[in-house]
Amino acid sequence: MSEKPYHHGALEAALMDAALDFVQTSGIEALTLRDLARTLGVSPSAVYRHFPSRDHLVSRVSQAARESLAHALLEAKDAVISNGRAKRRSIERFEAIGRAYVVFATQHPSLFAAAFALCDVPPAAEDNPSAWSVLVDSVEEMVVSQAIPASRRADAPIIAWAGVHGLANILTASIWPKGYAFDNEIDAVVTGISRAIS
Amino acid sequence: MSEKPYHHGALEAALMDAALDFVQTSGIEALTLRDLARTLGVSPSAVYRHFPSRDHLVSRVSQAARESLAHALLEAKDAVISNGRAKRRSIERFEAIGRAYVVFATQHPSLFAAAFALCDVPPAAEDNPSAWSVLVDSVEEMVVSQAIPASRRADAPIIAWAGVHGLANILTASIWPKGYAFDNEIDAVVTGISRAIS
DNA sequence: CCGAATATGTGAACACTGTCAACATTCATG
DNA sequence: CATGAATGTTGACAGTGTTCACATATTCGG
Repeated sequence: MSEKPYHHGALEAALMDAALDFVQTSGIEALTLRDLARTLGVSPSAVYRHFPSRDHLVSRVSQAARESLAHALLEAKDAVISNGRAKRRSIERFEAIGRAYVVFATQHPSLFAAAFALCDVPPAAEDNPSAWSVLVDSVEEMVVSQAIPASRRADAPIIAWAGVHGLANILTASIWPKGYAFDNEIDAVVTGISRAIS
Repeated sequence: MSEKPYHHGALEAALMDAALDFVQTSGIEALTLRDLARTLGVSPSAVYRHFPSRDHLVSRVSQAARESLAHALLEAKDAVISNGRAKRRSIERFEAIGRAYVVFATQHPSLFAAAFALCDVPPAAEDNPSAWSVLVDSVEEMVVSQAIPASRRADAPIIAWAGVHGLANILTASIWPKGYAFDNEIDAVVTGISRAIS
């Protein structure tokens, strides 16, 4: 039993772990079934007992990345300590979410890219929780506390998402225009979003 | 001379054209050197007389896509007819650029994705013109016409780019959250950006 | 407790890819 | 016209996703 059992025992979980590790360092398009099998000491075809195809595995990794992002947003929101009243507090929590979105992307660029990499396989189940729902809840909190008018309830989430998602993509895709060094992009965009939805 | 000359004559241009065609219908990650060579009736290795590697070809396609986007923005800006004075006119031109950015992405999703696909080969020369410079110029026009305060000159372009780039990505990456059908996203985001930089 | 059904892993193949080296042909220029 | 440079071909190599037949372990009904 010590050397090499014929059956791995928990290949599916091990595959997911190894895949996530690999994606974080090398990016999702460099992910290879054979590499994965090699690092786990398993034959390439063994993967097919747990995932119908590479795309399905990638899809699962992508979903895990999205959930990881959503958790980071929740943590950032809950970490806000505010002495102000509900109105001010709801804004601070909202802005913390926006900052966390971009920070997550810059700290885990490959994971962020994987989260929104389009693959042919639709996600099995809706993410729980999703970054979108975190955002929507936060906007609702601002509406309730009268930090923003109720008339903005509908388009505030998409405005906010577009802003942070765009900045995150720009910062991680290395498409920053040269000659425009600028170290406060996150503050600029997050406060800009706050103005846009006020 | 009618059947098949040994030399193609203009292989490089033909490769670029065919590659752009292919990318627009099938996406850049599906682009294959051998497919390309096959459709042009040429051997796979012939490609290497004009591009050092697949990545270099992809990089050129990406650059062409960015320039195509920039031209679309310029056209949209110049198509604005406004009876108002400079102040109002500059805002309308700015918003036309923003709308055109998202419209380009939704009308040519594969091309838009290719434009910002990160590849290991750095672009040979800076794009001319670039979407970024179009945006910066438009912001400057608004500052001059006093449509927005000069204090926003620095961060207005990044706020605007983040907004439209984010919405474009969201709309083309098929990651729209279900249950949130919403047909005025473009207006919502573009006018939101205008509020953010005012 | 045993045998069969099922789950899981292996090995060898297939078609496909990017890339390269050696060779063939045409073009251009002295 | 000859010779070198430019351009295209052939055949190979390693690597990939995927499949099929087979091997082994686990589980479960009798």
